[in-house]
Amino acid sequence: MTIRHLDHVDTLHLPVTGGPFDFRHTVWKPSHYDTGLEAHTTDRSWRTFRVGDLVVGVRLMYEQGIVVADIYTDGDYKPAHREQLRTRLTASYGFNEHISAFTALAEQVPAMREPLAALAGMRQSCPEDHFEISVIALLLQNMTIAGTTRMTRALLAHHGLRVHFDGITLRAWFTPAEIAQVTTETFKEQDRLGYRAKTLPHFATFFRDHTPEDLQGENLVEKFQEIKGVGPYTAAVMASHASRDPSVFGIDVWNRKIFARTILGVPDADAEVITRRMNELFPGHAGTAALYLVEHEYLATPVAPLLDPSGISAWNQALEGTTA
DNA sequence: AGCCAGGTAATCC
DNA sequence: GGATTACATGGC
Repeated sequence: MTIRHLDHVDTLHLPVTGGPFDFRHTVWKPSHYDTGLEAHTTDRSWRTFRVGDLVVGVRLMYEQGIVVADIYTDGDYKPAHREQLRTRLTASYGFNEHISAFTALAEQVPAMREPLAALAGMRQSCPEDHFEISVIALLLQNMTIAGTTRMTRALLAHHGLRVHFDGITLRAWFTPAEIAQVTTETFKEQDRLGYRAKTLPHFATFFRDHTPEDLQGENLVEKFQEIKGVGPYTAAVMASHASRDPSVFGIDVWNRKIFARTILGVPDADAEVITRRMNELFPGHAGTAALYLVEHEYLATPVAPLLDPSGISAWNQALEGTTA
């Protein structure tokens, strides 16, 4: 597959409001697996976006209360795109979200002392749109991180894009319309998605036929669960990440044990017990609390560590190499 | 060789 | 209803 070269077309200055801000842990999450869609060093971050008909590369840096976003594309960049990107980036990383209500609750909870000390000012991050985060959640179902990473790589290699900008090579998502005609057989035999191959075509048609404007409705999560293969976990990931509901978090066998240990002081517990306790301790902000607990757990040994600047050429070669 | 993983739905009593 | 089991796949 060819690599598209994106040119610098704009620079956005995005003010950060809502209290303390931790740039590094907002744009890079220690618990997130490597998708090839983004790369991070200690002080900068590269990420791809699909915005309407455009393929966009973004480099983020932070100085004195302002996130500086350099925009790269090979398409016809219009003023409307600038506003779309300003809105998308601000929302994706919560640059304008107030976190003091959560912090006030967390300061009362001993288990949150260390997470707060290490991560205060971190915001939820979800550069993925509703469709993209749903695909991630689908690939996480009943699967190891190694398996999820493999399936993500296969899907993006076979159906996504590769771009190069500002010295970095990254993958970019496919759109719902672009994979709506891909068959279950292809997802199964070529991309090795297992039983998830049956669900992905439904995601593609759902989001192809429901524009982002339609999805403002508050019953999106409920409606999405009507798709066979979407249960409480996948819907909650979409709600807590793409819809940025701070009260919601998806429970799985992995984070369940983290919450049981840190909040309840036991090795494991029922999801209902954990949810009840989290809502007691952090009413309205259990999702944010869950984010801090999980990211703190992975801070010392990140799933996908920060890149040393000298490692970028090796990163680029890995993506530009022998992939199909 | 199994076992099981950052779930879900179908099937059973 | 709540408990049990099949579902696909491949890493360990």
